[in-house]
Amino acid sequence: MAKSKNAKTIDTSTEEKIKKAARVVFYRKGFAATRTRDIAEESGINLALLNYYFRSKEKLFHLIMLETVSGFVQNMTFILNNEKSSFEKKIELIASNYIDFIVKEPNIPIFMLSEIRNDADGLFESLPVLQPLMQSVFFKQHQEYVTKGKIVEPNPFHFLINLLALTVFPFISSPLLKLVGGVSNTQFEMMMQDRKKLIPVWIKAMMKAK
Amino acid sequence: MAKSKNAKTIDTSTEEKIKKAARVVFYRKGFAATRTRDIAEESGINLALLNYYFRSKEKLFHLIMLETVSGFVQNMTFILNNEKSSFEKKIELIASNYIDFIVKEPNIPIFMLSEIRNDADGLFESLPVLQPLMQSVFFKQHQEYVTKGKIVEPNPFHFLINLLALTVFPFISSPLLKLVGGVSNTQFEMMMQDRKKLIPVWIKAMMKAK
DNA sequence: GTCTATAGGGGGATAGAC
DNA sequence: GTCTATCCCCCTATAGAC
Repeated sequence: MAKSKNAKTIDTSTEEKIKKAARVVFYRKGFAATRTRDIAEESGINLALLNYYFRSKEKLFHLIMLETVSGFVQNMTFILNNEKSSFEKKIELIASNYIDFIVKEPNIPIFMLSEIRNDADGLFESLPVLQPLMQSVFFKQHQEYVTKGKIVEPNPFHFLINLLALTVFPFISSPLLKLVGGVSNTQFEMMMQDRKKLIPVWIKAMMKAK
Repeated sequence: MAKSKNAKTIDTSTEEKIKKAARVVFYRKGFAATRTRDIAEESGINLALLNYYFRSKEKLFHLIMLETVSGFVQNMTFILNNEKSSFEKKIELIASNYIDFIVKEPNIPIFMLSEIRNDADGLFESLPVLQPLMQSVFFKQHQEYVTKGKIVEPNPFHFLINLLALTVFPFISSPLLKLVGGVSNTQFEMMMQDRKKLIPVWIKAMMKAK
């Protein structure tokens, strides 16, 4: 871990350039299909420097993955554990924040979900960030709504899956959508903006459906 | 393409054994992370035979992918173009059939969607099977419902995304669900069976939501 | 810290015996 | 058709000069 000196504007150090390039390439191609040469080329640095700073391709990958998952969960737990905001408000914020987040890095979901499936070295099992979800205020509020009869289907996992599915899946399936439906990039982005408002409406309708 | 002789019971030929093993390994690890040695080991055949029958790893992969996509779309187009069945009935059939299909091969969705993202050799662009979707009876019926005011959101892509999201996404996110939520395999399978009935109910509720 | 050159190993593919 | 042995390229990683 090289010390990051005085970060005047943005960190333009070699270390950070490599990480930035690694994110781009790993997100797009996954670990196995990525060559260290790709990362070196993408960042404009020499191949040997990758090993100088990060020891190995695998070490660099683990670092990127850890930071990515952390970023993904970070402001989410903040939303989920807010005692003040209502259940409905949380749904709106989750949809809105996740969509904004993923629009900036559209490849993150498919990247994470495809790397997790063959988690040979048990990287994901040791990730600290994931447990708080189940004891969050959000889930307690969900439970309340179930007992009050405001939500028909009692299984909270169905609810969680549905919320994530409506929010995340469009990005995962966007290549297919563009291929089959001929949807353009700008069309797609506009649709995702629309969904910030649509998803909460849909979810609320689903809650009462039977 | 070796001729498949008289298939008495099930095709137990070497060629078919290799393909079967290739499906297993490709589905689980993706193209780049798969070694031809993995496939040989999985099928119990000699490594050289893979090249004897299929010329190269890439050729074998293309074959598997083509057959996979075809199977995925096959009975679906049949459902979508049935003039007799109602719009609602089609929704039920799609959810039910897709879930049955994916339960048998849970890795197919993440496999397809992660391979399509970096489609370097343009394999997916040349796939014949995908176009009929947009001119199907199903989409015409959707359009009717929009004009009749039975569906609030007019964009058919939102509808398609939502239906696929609720059906397919659970399988893609199942590793995460098992990790974070501690959901067991049997629990998960039961939930997927429940969703055959739940998804049509939810979708109908979403249609009228605003 | 950054470069060039190269070691070292893994993995796809093939030659050739049977 | 099936096997063993082997080729050879590509990719990660490191040695060593600057």
